[in-house]
Amino acid sequence: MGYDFKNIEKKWQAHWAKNQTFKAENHSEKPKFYVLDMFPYPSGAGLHVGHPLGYIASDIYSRYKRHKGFNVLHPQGYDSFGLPAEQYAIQTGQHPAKTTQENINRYREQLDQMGFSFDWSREVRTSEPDFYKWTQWIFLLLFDHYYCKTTDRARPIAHLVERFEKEGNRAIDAVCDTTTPQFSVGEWNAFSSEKKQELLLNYRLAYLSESEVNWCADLGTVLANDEIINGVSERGGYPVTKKKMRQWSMRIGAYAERLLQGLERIDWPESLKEMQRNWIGKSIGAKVFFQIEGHDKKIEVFTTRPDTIFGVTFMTLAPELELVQEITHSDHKEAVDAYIEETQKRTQRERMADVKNSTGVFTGGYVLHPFTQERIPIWIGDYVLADYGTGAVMAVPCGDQRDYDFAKHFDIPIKNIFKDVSIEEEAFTDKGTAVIDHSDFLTGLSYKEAMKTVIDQLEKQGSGEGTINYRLRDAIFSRQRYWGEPIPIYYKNKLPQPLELKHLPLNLPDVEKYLPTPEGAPPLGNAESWAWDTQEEKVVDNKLIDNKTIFPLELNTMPGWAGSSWYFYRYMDAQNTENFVGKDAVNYWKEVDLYLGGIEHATGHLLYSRFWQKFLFDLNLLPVEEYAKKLINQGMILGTSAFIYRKPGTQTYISKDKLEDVEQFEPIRVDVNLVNSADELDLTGVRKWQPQFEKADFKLSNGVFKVGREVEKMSKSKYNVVNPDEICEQYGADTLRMYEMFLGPIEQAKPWNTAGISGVHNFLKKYWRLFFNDDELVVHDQEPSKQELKILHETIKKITIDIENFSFNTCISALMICVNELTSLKTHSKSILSPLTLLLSPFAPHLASEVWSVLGNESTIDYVDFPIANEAYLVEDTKTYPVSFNGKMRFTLELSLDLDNVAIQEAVLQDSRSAEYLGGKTPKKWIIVPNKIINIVF
RNA sequence: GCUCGAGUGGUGGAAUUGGUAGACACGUUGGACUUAAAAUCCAAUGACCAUUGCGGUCGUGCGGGUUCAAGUCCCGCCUCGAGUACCA
Repeated sequence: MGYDFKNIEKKWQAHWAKNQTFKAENHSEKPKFYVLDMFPYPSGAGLHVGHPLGYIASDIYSRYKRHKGFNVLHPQGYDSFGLPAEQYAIQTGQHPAKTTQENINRYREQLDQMGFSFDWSREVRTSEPDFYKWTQWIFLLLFDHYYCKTTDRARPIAHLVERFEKEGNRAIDAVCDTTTPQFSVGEWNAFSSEKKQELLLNYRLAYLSESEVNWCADLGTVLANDEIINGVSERGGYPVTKKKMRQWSMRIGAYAERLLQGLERIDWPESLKEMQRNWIGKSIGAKVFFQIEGHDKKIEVFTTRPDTIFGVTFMTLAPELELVQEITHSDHKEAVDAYIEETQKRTQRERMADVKNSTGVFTGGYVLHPFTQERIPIWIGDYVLADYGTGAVMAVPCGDQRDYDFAKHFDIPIKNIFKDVSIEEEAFTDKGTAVIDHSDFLTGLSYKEAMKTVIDQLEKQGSGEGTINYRLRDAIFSRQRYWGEPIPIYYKNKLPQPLELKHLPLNLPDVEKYLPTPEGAPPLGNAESWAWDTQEEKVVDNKLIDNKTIFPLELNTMPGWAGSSWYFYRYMDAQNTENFVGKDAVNYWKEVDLYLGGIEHATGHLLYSRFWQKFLFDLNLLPVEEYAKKLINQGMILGTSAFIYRKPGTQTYISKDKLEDVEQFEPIRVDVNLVNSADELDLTGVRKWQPQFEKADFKLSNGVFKVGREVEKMSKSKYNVVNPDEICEQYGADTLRMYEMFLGPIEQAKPWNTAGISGVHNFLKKYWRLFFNDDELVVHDQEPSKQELKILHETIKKITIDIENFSFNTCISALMICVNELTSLKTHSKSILSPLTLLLSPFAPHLASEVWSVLGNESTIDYVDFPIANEAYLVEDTKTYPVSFNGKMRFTLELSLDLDNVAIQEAVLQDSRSAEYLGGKTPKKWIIVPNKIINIVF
């Protein structure tokens, strides 16, 4: 019979479910520990072997922490709003809620069969009204707050209005749109209420504005910067163009500095922090104002090199700037307009593709140099981005390669302001060695000195100031989608009006069609009941809209990252109907102690959630400013795709090992499940799999057909998905869990490959045989030998250290060594096997639970204290000590100890090279003071 | 281009952070048990030379350096991976 994993696993999973073994309490004498997984999007393909990697790791740690006496919160839920369900709905007409529910059921089944210790009583789903009620509420809070730079925190918009009424906006240091006009108290009070509302949008943290957005026509929606990879949409790879639209945005830029500073305080992978730092992109420089000739306006530029200001020979504006129209001379208008039109047509990808070619036109306008009053021509060019800095640059061709290329291309003069440097071939960009020349009061200064001097001078004459700029852009928050959180806003005279908390949730309405309306409005435009009755305070039929008491509701929905930006707090108090999370619960759990998830969320979810955290912290709704103390990125498990090679234009396929020139053949993917571990294709299977192969001619080699292999991301469309189900069926969940951990370090990406799974499975069988010989229990109560105790305690020590370091692969090696040694010693002593079973418990919980109960323990293993290594058992008969000699060198000695007397019997110099250094002499006597040799006598 | 990370047997990967490189596992080879297979167990397994014995030489991407001692530290390259990309 042996190790019957099927029955064991079924039995314990049922036990845990029935007894709610892993239900966490919000009050406990024990110290708390919160282990969080990034919750999955329930896709139609089900879980593949890559998903559980992080879940297994977090589960091991959670179980370990329970054994260590912590009150562990380890919840799970679903990020259940999203694009695939909606696209499926468009194709089939099925309501996304239905397919989402089906997918969740399947996910749950798969998760359950792996024996995770989740507290399912706290499950959350972002698409449930009970949950998105609070997402909508947070949106309303963001709408109702602005960022005060003086106190460096978010404050109520009402407070801002109060100040406007007293002092206008000149002296108020608040984060706002760059286009915000200045107004006095009198002006403010004289504004109409509409005008006031319009102006306040410039300050709100969730705001509506006309802005350039990334429009993806194929998906029919706008995308955030992090949803675009290499100029095409992350999902589907469709082209993206710039388009002006009135959209909701989040003023994340207000938190740029705090998001940057906060990274110093959290234990997250350095590479991830670096990505966030780059994404935030802090640069220190100066604003400089250039007076436009014959105009009362000034052009404001941002530069990181104000020290090169005397090298300016032209100005370049982004073509999208409104100012361009004002400064363009009539005789250049035609060329300018043509150029603007052309750039707008180009997709982001096309623009990126020809970075090398400078394009642009002269506007006919000039600005005046702030120090020399020289006339400087104004150009426009699409190498200048409208949404970075001020959308205008002072071009210094001698000190910036792009300006240099532009100047060369259009034959604009280049002024050299660097001492002893040639700029014949390229610009000189090295700040470190630069000495400024031909620059009036800056001549002879280094970069550092010149920076300070010029900024002082600019500030003195009011034509500029030192400033800091961030690359981080405000995040577009509107999506033209159906399957997302409705934005709780209605429109009165085209101005957004918030609903109130008591009106939430604003439920997602039913629609006939999930596509945009014929007029191009988002899918919610298809809803019949989507108007707000301000008297009745409820959603009513669109037909009733009179714009007096009944108004249209917002048609856009929120992006995928809305719900995931705060879900981890909901787990603390998932049932709370009064609050997004109860005060007691949040004060008890405080923050996530360990967060596990993929690095792909570095500049998306993991940045947005930190932003919301800081905002909610400012409002005293949350106790900490960073929500995840420690974060680990598990590496992706990759698929190994299989290819067969077709002779072009035929139905003839050639076995891989007979191919002479792979280039001559078309590679075609086949399902990896039809290929065995020797890369041989199951021909009968493949003929049945797809009709195109039914009558195909397969040219074998030595009686078999070999496929080619390539490692890539695991995905349904690449036919390389391996489901955990079959592995569980064949080897059991414990084997799967241990094998995934045994593959290598968790942070590392690796291709899936079942070749070594038998090793782990054999280990579990071997473990079983320590307890059973056939079906007879062979465990006895005899005292263990010194040797057995030593093996056990070495293993305890190693496992404890390695679990704490998340080095689970080496834990498993240690367990294997231990079991091998105990097997060869024929150990069946209960006092060895009991603690050993505890060590195994986090990794193979089913098997550990089973043998634990077989040993006659009343309680289950889950909360039993983890064993502690006893140093007394670790004294070795030979021990290696590092020692110092002459206070300078280090070498190692091996000492033989008599265990009973703890006396040194013999010492052997271990390293021959060290012996050589000692003159080839063998020491006669070692003088030893507490484990350290301090003198050697020859 | 810039930023970060990684290169160790046939394979996945260890190496107490400067101290016997290759733990553990897969694979391969040989053996035991068996009518046979499966399962299990034992042995060998970095390369080369020697193998009648001991053993010896070379080995952590490449080239230098520091050190009694380098996979580990320093300098210069090469290759691969990830992120980002006209950021002024």
